[in-house]
Amino acid sequence: MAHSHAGHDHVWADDLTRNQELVLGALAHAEAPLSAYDILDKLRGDGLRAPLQIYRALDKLTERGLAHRLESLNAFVCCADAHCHESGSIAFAICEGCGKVEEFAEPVIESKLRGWSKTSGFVPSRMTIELRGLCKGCVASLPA
Amino acid sequence: MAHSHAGHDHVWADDLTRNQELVLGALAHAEAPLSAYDILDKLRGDGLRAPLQIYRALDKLTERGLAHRLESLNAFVCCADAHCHESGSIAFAICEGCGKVEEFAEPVIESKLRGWSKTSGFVPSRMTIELRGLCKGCVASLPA
DNA sequence: GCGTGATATGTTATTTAGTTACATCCCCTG
DNA sequence: CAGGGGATGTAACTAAATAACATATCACGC
Repeated sequence: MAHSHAGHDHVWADDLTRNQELVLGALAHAEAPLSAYDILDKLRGDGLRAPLQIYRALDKLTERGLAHRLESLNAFVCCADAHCHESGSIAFAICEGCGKVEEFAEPVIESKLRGWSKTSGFVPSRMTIELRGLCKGCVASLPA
Repeated sequence: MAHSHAGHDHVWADDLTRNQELVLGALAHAEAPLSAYDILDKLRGDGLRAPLQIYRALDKLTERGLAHRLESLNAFVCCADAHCHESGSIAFAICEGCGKVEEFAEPVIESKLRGWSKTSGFVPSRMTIELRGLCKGCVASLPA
């Protein structure tokens, strides 16, 4: 089962190294974001031992847009959208109830940010947009 | 109004505790964001010894909008805009050259994010918008 | 095949960031 | 003056990320 995936399929790049594949796999099977140490714990059985092994893989994966880092969580998710790297900036909605993350693109936001950058002479290299709150499901099941 | 200011002075709330004042002061005098441990180092002379003392003060300060946390940096800045807490969400442009941070508000962005939230049933409690890149000055002095 | 440079790996130790747990102190109010 | 809430102080700890160094792997030119 090297490549395909039940349900939602991912862009499995064919040239990932073993460690990168393991890390991406761990993220892909997780319901919620994982910290580097969470990933490490899941992969001890596969022979990974040190944080650095995870961080190195994560660096490559995020570079290529196959995974994303959630800054406000110090954690990582598998990219949910095959085309996200084409659409430039991505936003995340992080549920503080169930921990799940939704990834979405709002082109207008990106263009507004680029607009601000242009007028202030700032040259952006990376954009982070994260919402914290409660997802639909968690709001519904709130303590009445 | 009660706490107004000249020049680049701050909105000094009149009811800060000693530790909160020290921490806010440290941030206010810094050119760039400071980590909690940076702040601690600056305040050892004032009798502060433990990280927790800093974190507690920072919690209160960020709660009140007098300081902001930069998620992508694990660091803090003094709020630059007396009215930022009125305008809801704030965005930051972080220069990777000189380390300085610009704080700006883009109401359209906030409303777009609220729009997305509404349609997806997400109830946001906090929004993080951070740009990384190079400020005007640093771009200008780039290695030709 | 052989050298060589770029990239990926493995391992240990260390630094940086943030929290838990617990005791104390100060002030306000009844 | 009792008792509660908030701020403080201190030590020990967990979590996140990096430094430094040693090997291995692979592609490429010769």
